[in-house]
Amino acid sequence: MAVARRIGTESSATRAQIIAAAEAIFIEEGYGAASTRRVAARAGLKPSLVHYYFPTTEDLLLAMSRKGQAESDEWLERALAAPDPLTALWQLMVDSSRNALALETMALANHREAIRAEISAHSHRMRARQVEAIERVLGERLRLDPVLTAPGLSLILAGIGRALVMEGGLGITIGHEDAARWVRHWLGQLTGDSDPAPDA
Amino acid sequence: MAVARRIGTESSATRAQIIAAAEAIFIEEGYGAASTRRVAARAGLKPSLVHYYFPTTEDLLLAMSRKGQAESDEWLERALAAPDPLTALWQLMVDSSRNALALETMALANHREAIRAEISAHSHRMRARQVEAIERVLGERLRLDPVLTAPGLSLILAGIGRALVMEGGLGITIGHEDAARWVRHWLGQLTGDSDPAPDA
Amino acid sequence: MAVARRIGTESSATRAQIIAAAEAIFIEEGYGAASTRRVAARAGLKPSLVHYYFPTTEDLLLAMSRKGQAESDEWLERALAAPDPLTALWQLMVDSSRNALALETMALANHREAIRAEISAHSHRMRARQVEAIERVLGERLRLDPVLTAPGLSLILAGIGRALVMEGGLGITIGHEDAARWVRHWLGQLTGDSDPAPDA
Amino acid sequence: MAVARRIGTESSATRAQIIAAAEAIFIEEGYGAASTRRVAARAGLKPSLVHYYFPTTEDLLLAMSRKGQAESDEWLERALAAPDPLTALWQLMVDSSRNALALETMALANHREAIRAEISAHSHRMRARQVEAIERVLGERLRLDPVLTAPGLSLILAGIGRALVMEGGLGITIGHEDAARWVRHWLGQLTGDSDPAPDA
DNA sequence: AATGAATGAGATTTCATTCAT
DNA sequence: CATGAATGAAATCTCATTCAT
Repeated sequence: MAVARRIGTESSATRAQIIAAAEAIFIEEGYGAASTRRVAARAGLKPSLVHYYFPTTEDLLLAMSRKGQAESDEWLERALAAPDPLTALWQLMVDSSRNALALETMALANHREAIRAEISAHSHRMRARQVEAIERVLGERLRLDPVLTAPGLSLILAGIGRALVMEGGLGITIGHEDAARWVRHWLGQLTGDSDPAPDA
Repeated sequence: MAVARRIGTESSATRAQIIAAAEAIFIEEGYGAASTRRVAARAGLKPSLVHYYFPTTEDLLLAMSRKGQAESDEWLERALAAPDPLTALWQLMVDSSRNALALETMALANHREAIRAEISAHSHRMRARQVEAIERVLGERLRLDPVLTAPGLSLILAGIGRALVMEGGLGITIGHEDAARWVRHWLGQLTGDSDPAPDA
Repeated sequence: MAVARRIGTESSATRAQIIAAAEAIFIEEGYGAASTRRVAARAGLKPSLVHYYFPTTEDLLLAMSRKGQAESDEWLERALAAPDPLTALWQLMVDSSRNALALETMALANHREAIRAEISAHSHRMRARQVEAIERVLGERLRLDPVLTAPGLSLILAGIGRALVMEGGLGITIGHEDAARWVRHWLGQLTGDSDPAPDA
Repeated sequence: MAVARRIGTESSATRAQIIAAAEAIFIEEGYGAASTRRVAARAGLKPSLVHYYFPTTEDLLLAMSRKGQAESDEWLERALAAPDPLTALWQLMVDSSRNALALETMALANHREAIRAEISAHSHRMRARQVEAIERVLGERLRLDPVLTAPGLSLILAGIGRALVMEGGLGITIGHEDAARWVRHWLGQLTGDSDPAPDA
């Protein structure tokens, strides 16, 4: 339904510039500050030009969210293609630089139906992708575990990782190092690694 | 320091009414929607009356956040006083009704310095309180574990719980039941419960 | 017409406190800032109490203006009673501390009819009082001057004095020292002083 | 530095219309009344349009002040180019229509730092310009005077002129005619005019 | 492809004033 | 004497959006 609304070439440099400005404001000042006016000011463009490319605010927000998703996909693929996919996945999940945008987008999703749908669908796909990879790496071992499943593991890692990033942003640190050590140890056990990487 | 700003008795019914309206809007429409106008409309009051009780928007937000914290504290104490504190704690953490407000407040904290400070301090206290209780219940056993600590366990439960609530709100469910089952099983093992409660 | 409006004893300490606060705000922040709320805050009182003593803002403004007039009268009498009344008068006119309030009151008078009437009447009286004193001191000599009169001299001194203070407040200084020297020299000549005080 | 804030062409008719309305309100009701709402109403425009051209109230006030300065400059140049520059200058200084705006702007300057800076700089320039002209006309004679200088004379005329206008606005007239006569006589003497213009 | 102009809505805040106690 | 509660008006500013060029 949003297809017919797009104006301006998909590949336009100006378009990219606007999205980049929106992203920057999003991360630095929160979703509430991502107004077309502010985005225009940040990009050094006139407000009307922003509306020329993105008729409604939602159009801009969606474009931004999609770009973020594409980047997330790339990062995920790169992690899953690493020699030790599980560790790479965990590192991705505690990467605060990526998480700032993701978190803010999630907050936004709570209030924009269109965004919510996009985020939800994308999260589904990402989890499924992770499940595939985890199955590939740990399939045999998980079959032996009485309760742990690949989807469950994916969610657990995501939850703990996000908590570390979120609380870190708020300046909370109690238990952080302990939890991270426990995860690394646990992942070491799961992969049958008899010599887990020492704590960093 | 913000105390002197308060106008209107702490115990005023109107005051409580305003905070309740703000809370409702907060949960239903997000922190961005909690404007004085909207809060007033929701409470059936005039906007100026809201400003009479809460000179600035931040004053209102802070009052709301503090009320939420007081309630959280009560819930936590009740959980920790239960026969099986760990299970009660876990149930508290996946209670979506409480989490909705907490999550939204957390998002708000990212953009309001005053709120951030409050939330951060409160989270510290809550975690410390949980650590105390966990130590009391699992102290001996944790000493035997090579990596798990009480603070780490507290954070892990919080992270997984919050992920379940947050994703649930977005309509994402993959891995949820699996992760919850794993946590219950894990907690059962930690408490040495040979007969864990069946899945709910 | 304003008589019946006064509430609270004329001599009340609280009353004086309110007027003092209003004066301070007037001088520091200008007449636009002299709202009952701000005055109350400055005096450490509740806004309603200010309204209890001064039912309308104008009542407060009038009281303040009258207090300033009474003080001005005292200063003037003291100056006119000095050994060299003309010099004392001139010093009064370039006294910036008194002028700040007077100037701001004048600005206010432009927009409050009641104040305008008061100020106008008071200025009339003050000029008449000065004229009397000047006549007493310079009567004989002025009769010899082809154009200078006591009222004229009073106004000229007031005008130059006020310009020095006003421009001084804006940071303008060109010609200030020269003009002041000229006035002192002129007054010396007028009083027949063959040995005018050296420039200070 | 404030240049980048301007929105709307410098030459826009609407822009000029807004400034004109602000000026009128300024003169008639004082600087305190020059709110965007009132200005808009006076100009027959919507308040938001005023903000479109002048994002902040200060922007509008500055634009108005600058326009007034440009006009003052023109009047001054015209006066200084007259056959009898001193008399023309004096007439300019007692021109109440021009002075009303200038006075009000001065009052405003006391409370707006940006305006104060502008006014101060402009007054400096105007005084310097007058000094130049006075030097040209009276140079030789002033060299003979023991105390009078061109900057001093400029300030003295400004002070007396402004007092006449200001007090006239308040309805005060004592000494006015006398002072004006004295100034004319004095200027006649200074220019060596043996036949000063009769009183108007 | 871009932009200046315009507008209605709404947000935040301050204000003077009234009233009941 | 004093105060808490309430209210309508207004001020400043931001916003998304539309339209004509």
